Amino acid sequence: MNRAITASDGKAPRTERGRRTLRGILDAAAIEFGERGFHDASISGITRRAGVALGSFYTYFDSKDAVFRALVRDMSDQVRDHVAPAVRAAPDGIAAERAGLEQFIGFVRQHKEIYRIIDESEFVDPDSFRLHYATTAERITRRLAAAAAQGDLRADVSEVHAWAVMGMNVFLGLRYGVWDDDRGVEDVADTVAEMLRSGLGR
Amino acid sequence: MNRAITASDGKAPRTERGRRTLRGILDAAAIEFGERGFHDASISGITRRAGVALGSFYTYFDSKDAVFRALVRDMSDQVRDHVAPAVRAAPDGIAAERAGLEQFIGFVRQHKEIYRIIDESEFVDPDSFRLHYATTAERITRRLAAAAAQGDLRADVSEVHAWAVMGMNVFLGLRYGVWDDDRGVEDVADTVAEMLRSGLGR
Amino acid sequence: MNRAITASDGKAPRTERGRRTLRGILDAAAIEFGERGFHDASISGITRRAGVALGSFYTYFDSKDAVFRALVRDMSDQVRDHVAPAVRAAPDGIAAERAGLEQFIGFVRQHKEIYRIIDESEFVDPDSFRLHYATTAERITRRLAAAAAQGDLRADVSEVHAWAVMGMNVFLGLRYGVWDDDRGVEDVADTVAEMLRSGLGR
Amino acid sequence: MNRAITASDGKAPRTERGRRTLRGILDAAAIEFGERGFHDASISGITRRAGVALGSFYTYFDSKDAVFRALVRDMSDQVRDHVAPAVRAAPDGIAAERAGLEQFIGFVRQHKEIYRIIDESEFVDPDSFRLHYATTAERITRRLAAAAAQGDLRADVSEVHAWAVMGMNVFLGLRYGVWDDDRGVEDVADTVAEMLRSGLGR
DNA sequence: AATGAATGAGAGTTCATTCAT
DNA sequence: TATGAATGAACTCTCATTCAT
Repeated sequence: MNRAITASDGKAPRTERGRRTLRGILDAAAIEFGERGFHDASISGITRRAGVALGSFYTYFDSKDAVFRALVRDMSDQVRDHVAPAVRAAPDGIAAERAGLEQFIGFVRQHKEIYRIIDESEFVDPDSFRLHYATTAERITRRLAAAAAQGDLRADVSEVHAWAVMGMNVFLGLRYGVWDDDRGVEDVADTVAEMLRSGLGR
Repeated sequence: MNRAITASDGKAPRTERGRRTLRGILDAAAIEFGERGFHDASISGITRRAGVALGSFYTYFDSKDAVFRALVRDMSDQVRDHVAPAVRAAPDGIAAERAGLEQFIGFVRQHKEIYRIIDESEFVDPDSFRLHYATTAERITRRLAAAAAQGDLRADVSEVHAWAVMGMNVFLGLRYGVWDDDRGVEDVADTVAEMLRSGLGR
Repeated sequence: MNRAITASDGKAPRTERGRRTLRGILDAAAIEFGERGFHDASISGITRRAGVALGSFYTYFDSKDAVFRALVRDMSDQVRDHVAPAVRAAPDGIAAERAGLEQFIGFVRQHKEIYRIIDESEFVDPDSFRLHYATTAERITRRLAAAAAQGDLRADVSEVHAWAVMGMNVFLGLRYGVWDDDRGVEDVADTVAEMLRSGLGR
Repeated sequence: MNRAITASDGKAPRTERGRRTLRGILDAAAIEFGERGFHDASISGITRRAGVALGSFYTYFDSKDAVFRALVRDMSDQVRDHVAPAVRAAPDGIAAERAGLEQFIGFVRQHKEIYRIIDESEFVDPDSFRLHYATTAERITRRLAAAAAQGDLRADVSEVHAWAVMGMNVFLGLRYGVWDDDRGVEDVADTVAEMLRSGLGR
């Protein structure tokens, strides 16, 4: 669950002090990228926040792209880990998706920078972007398939449904997690769960 | 329907020659931004493609941001106009959403640069980004409400449903429109329509 | 004879002003590289000397390496052009080599930066270095062969002799042209001519 | 004849372990400088090759320039020592020069990095460069004078001849030792010896 | 003696924007 | 309106050298 701290090229710090510095740089990077976006962010901004010299950055990362990549990976893992327990604990397939959305919105409210980081990767490092969403979609696909096998959901659930669910979650997270807190998370989650259960038809 | 061609500050070219140059710059910009993304795109790349001198760019636009903004607006309008007729012609609420998705995926297959432009605006000009999605969500909200009033859909449809639908569309467009053409548009649209009609429950 | 002024990629200036600027940058580069050597030379040093803005450099050259390359080529052509007339005018083969050396030392006394530029290319851009010396050696080889055909020189002159002659010239130029002016050029040239004529044997 | 291993400031290591480390660093430096040239070479490259920590370098040398200087000195001594015996054993003056060239080309074929090191010193540490060539020229001058006194060579041999001979050797070494092995060393040496004996005249 | 993290000056390069013609 | 040269701020990355352990 606790991701090993890794820099570029497996440059793993050999001393305790090194480990602390690396962690500090990563945290500072999350803030810098989150606040200013990839292109307006600067390495010197990161090291200033981290309280280390400019050059120290390059002791741990090969380039600006490299930290960003590490960060996308880090955030991607973090959401997954944050959402997983509640999903696993859910009594049935619909409840699992409801829990997934609820946890997700809750997470983005705590980490509003996540969109700035994961979504911007589409433009900075498309591979990371694709990897994140492809992996997430697969996870949802498996989840739906298992629920269908369980008899919780219709038998024909597919990748298309998974992408639909993921798309809903991402946009609802943006609207009700990042943009505005005006609507209760539970409320949103209930609404969606009901829609998933029986559709929009009358 | 056909937007007047406008540059920054509503600088509308007075001569025919000016109009041609402006159109050329805008088209070139769409290609340049689509291929390289906002930050890697360059004004000189745009003018080179347009076949005009670098300085001529500034006769029509105040800045790089300005063209980008104009382009986001342009693409936003284009999708809307491309999707609208089929939606209007649909016999009922579910069919309308089905048509919307179908048309949308069809559109992005023709204009794969749209994500590079509209989605990147989140990082370049957040106002344009918000405007595009807020406007789109409102349109869908109105559509759903009308269908509910018509008796086509459940009575409690809301903004939440609209964002859910929009999110689905955007991600399915990305997956089956931009990334891969491996699945028929009709197939995807049917699957989603069925899900919207009666949910995922058994 | 008069080399066309060329920048990188055939970026030929279109206006008269552009031509002046390019010439100014090249001249400044010769001074900067000559005084400080390739690595200690800086682009900003060049533009400062040329009296133009830093960025203007990149209007004409793609990189620091590129100017250097252009300069090596330029100097190489200059020596050749400076030496040629006297060589051509010489009455016989030995006299031609004598004239070549004399002119060469004279030239390096006027352009002491030439070693700093051509010889440093061995480390900066080996291709330019090789090209310069391979071309020069070929020229000497042809010269010797023609003189042999003429009956001026022994019949078996070869590439080996050409390289030997070139090496002598280069080192004598360094010693009596760049390092010290303590010995008359004619004196040196006479000594070498006599040695070439009849060797060191008694 | 075998130079004591010395670092900067005559810092001679006290322990056996220290001596091994120093030797390792010097050898690694020869390879690093030979392969990448002075400026592209890096201290970390040297220590990596030597298998010691970065900081250890500074236990033995004060700076990058210092190792380089030590190396130039080292190589200069090595050529001298490699060439000397055959020269001394030669029966007469021409034969001595022939032997010198032959040995020199042989040496550079084994140590192609020598040009990268000695010649680059012109740009890195001009004093070392001058010292090397001035010393070598003096040695040749003495050799020629002795041979003249012996009656082997013409009586008027001078410093000019010595520089001419040195220049030939250096360039023939570059051409037939470093660039290409296409011509036999003996062949080249014979050709030059014959030229030295009786010149190029008919 | 040895280690390896930390430092920070310095340089090359990019490119949006301005301006003289 | 069009042209293209000129500008210079800004940024990433390198690496010799220092220092605490």
